[in-house]
Amino acid sequence: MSIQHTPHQNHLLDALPAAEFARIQPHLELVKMPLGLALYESGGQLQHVYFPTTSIVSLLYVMADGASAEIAVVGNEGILGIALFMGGETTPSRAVVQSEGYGYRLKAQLMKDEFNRAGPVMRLLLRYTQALITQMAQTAVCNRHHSVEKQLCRWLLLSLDRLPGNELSMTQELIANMLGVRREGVTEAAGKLQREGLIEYSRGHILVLNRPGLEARVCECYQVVKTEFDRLLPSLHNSVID
Amino acid sequence: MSIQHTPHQNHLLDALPAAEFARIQPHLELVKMPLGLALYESGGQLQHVYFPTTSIVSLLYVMADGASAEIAVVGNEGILGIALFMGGETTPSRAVVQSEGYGYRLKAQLMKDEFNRAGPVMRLLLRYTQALITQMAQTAVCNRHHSVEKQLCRWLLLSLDRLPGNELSMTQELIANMLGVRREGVTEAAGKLQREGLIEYSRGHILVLNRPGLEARVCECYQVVKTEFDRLLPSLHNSVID
DNA sequence: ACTGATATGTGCGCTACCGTACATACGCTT
DNA sequence: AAGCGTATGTACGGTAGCGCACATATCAGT
Repeated sequence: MSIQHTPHQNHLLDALPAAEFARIQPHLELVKMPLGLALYESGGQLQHVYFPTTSIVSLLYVMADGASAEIAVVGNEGILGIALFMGGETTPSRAVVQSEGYGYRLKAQLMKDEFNRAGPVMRLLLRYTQALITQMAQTAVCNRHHSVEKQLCRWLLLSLDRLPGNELSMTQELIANMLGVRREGVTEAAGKLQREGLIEYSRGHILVLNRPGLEARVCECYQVVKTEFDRLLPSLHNSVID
Repeated sequence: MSIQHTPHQNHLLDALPAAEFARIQPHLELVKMPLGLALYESGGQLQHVYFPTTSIVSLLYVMADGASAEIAVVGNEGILGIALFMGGETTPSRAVVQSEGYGYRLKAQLMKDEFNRAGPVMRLLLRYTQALITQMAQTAVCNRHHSVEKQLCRWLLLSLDRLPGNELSMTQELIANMLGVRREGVTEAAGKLQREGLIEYSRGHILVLNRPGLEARVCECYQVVKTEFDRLLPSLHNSVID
């Protein structure tokens, strides 16, 4: 049983008017996105933009001493490589595949050309960028004020929203990297959630058993981000026939 | 001796081509920006965009329990109200005047019309927005990993870069609000910097005595942000004849 | 079944920061 | 010069998260 792939699995692509989609579609290239792949490195030139369908990608800042933190997460609702059309060509962040799967990519020049038509594609991408900005800002605040446990809940829910099903493949070590905390801190927080029956995990597989329970325990940051995505990109809401 | 005001004191306005500037200039309105004024509130409709000249404005997220954190700072290098042209009309952040002074404002609709010409104005604003994104992301990382003292240094330097002279008016209480830490934490860090002769302060006035000393002590976050602003907005560099 | 690699669990001392309470110092007003 | 409001200094116990060390558990391959 092979899984069917279509660009419509990405909500941004799916939200494009027919004419724009028809123009872009021939140039979309399906790519496998294995765990750990860096779609781009800090400061590197962007060759493509990526539209994840079944994968999740983290935007990470890595510091000189190796410490890192995730500033945003991008899945089937978004696009990677916004620096391309924002005019900067590159950015100081890294984009790393956090949950493997597939996505479509588009050559940098084609993306720029489409954007420069200053039509629906541009408007959609800018709205998405604003939603991404909100996510980054809320992450900054969450980093400052909230406990590891709350942040773990936020991270789980944000990831879950971007994947089908209620399972995700991710070791605690990797989650710790994303959150910028110790692995042991994640173990402790995850253990607590498991003891309370909200999640179940073993060796890199996390199953969410009680999503409302997680939502009851997460900080407000999750809801702020979700609400803002829904507000800015309402068209992405009902397109879930994958 | 009255101070002369001109829109060219704002680097974005100054960087506009003559034709664009001529079109916008008649609609610019000089406004005083007193300490504590909220240019816009979380979720509120934006009536104007603001171009600070001698003031500094903080983008703040305030949470349900009152805790807050600054996610970016905007001065004479930038603009407030990017949500307007990004398509969202509003944003979940607050913009609060942190250092009083002046700025110019432009009616929301005029700003949108200019942006929608999809010319130099748009390109400049998008580049600025990308620089702002970098600042927000780096703030998130800094919040996660760096000590209050390092963050204070970063904050002082970023503010100083946006003001003439080497002095700023700001109580430790307010700085604590920006950084999202206790006032006592700021007192301690500032006291240490003062004992080492890097700064001098009393009752809301901070004088930077040894800027290289601060730069030697700040975390990398400051330089990353500054470098990215310089890279994305090089034209703003030499326009310092106020 | 054995081995090695990887993932998770646990304990311990340490530090930065928090919350709180209160003391001191400065500047403005009268 | 006195008085008041605001800004800053200091102290103290409490705690979340860190760095480290090491124990245990699970999976993959031979």
